[in-house]
Amino acid sequence: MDEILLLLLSKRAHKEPLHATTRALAAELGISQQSFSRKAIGLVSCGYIKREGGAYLLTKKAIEEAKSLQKALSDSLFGGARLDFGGRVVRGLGQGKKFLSIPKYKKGVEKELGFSPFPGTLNVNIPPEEIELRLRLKSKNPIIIKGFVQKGKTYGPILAYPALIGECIRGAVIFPDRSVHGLSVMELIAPMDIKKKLRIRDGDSISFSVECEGC
Amino acid sequence: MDEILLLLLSKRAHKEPLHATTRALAAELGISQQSFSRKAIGLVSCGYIKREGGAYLLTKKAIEEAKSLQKALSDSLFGGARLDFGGRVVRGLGQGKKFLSIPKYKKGVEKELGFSPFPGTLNVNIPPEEIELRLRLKSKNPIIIKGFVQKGKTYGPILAYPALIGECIRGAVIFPDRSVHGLSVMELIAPMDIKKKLRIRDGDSISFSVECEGC
DNA sequence: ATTACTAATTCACGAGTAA
DNA sequence: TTTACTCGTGAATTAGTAA
Repeated sequence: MDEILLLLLSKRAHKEPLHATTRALAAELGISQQSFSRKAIGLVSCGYIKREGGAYLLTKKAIEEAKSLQKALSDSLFGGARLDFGGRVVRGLGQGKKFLSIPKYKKGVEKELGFSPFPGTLNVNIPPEEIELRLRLKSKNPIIIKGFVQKGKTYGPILAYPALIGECIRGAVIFPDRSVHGLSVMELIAPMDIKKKLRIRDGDSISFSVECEGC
Repeated sequence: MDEILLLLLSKRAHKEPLHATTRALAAELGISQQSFSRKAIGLVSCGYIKREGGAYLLTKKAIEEAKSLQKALSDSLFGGARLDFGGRVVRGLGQGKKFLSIPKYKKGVEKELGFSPFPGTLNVNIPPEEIELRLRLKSKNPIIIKGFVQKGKTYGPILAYPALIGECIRGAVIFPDRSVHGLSVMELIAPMDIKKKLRIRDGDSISFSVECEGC
């Protein structure tokens, strides 16, 4: 990916024609006006940019290339492997227990996640620097446990991501989002009582990770 | 960002030492073994990579640079301007009306979004190709209208994003996520009855956009 | 085999300048 | 003013080869 293309991209030349002189753009890249001119001509002949009356516009080809670079970078940096979270167990409010006791949700978890959930969620308080990670996780395609209406009451859908908890338990991170928790608390479910299995209590440290295949 | 660094990144040299010969890596980049050798030496002296016994490892410096490039690309390609949605108005379930009638939520909207919401949400069915856009929106920093507990009942937090609806109404997209809607339905709120203001009915087309400043 | 040096060559850069 | 050409210089590349 050429320096010039990145500069034009940052100046939104993929959205609207960018009016600028070769001199000014060259200066921004720290190269001579002559070099910029020559390179720009090359980019035009390669079909990366269009020039119309002193205005620059990126072609579809350039934009596609930028997108694939962006995706490649994201995959290398964040995706592919796994997102690792660490935090401390915090006291739940009994909400998790309540919803996992509702047969329809339980069936949904069994169907979508492949295990029968222990009736209770583990709430983990993650440090502020992992909130970015959390948001990134939520931008991935979730497994959706459908919501429903029962006796006039609405039960919202639950977004879930299979997770490895404490390096050994196969469970899931869930985002019921009827939770009162802010962005710093994440909820985990598993086939068994996580606290018992890992022999931990409120306040203890815990780590978990979410696998992101190709997303 | 150097070609070599991108190649090493794609080979996960930021996670674990990569064993490879200069010849092989050079071939992948379409350059000579000699050029690769020379450039690698340069990258080491610049502090971008480490070489230990024939293995390559990216330094923190290189990883940081890759991250900032990734962010810059994402911002240029997806962020910066605005996310444009288009879809058809669908019948609501009266859920929106209900929750916007709850004083605490109403106060929350007034405080966080700066307008007094009309008691009712506009539900818009977006086409499948915009679901990716929706997920991207949700990965941005939202305005959070706090949840609360009242009379033993839990009212979850609401994530909101200020939006321009039908090119003229300043409202917001909300994600109560206690909604029964799937990922294809988005909910809008505004200071007034959107349907009346825009003179639209269920089934009509509508467009709205969300501004994303620096996020 | 491998990496990296030296030498030959190519090619990219920017000064000068025409249009 | 602007853009883009020519051309001399030097940097980057590859071939050959030593270690």
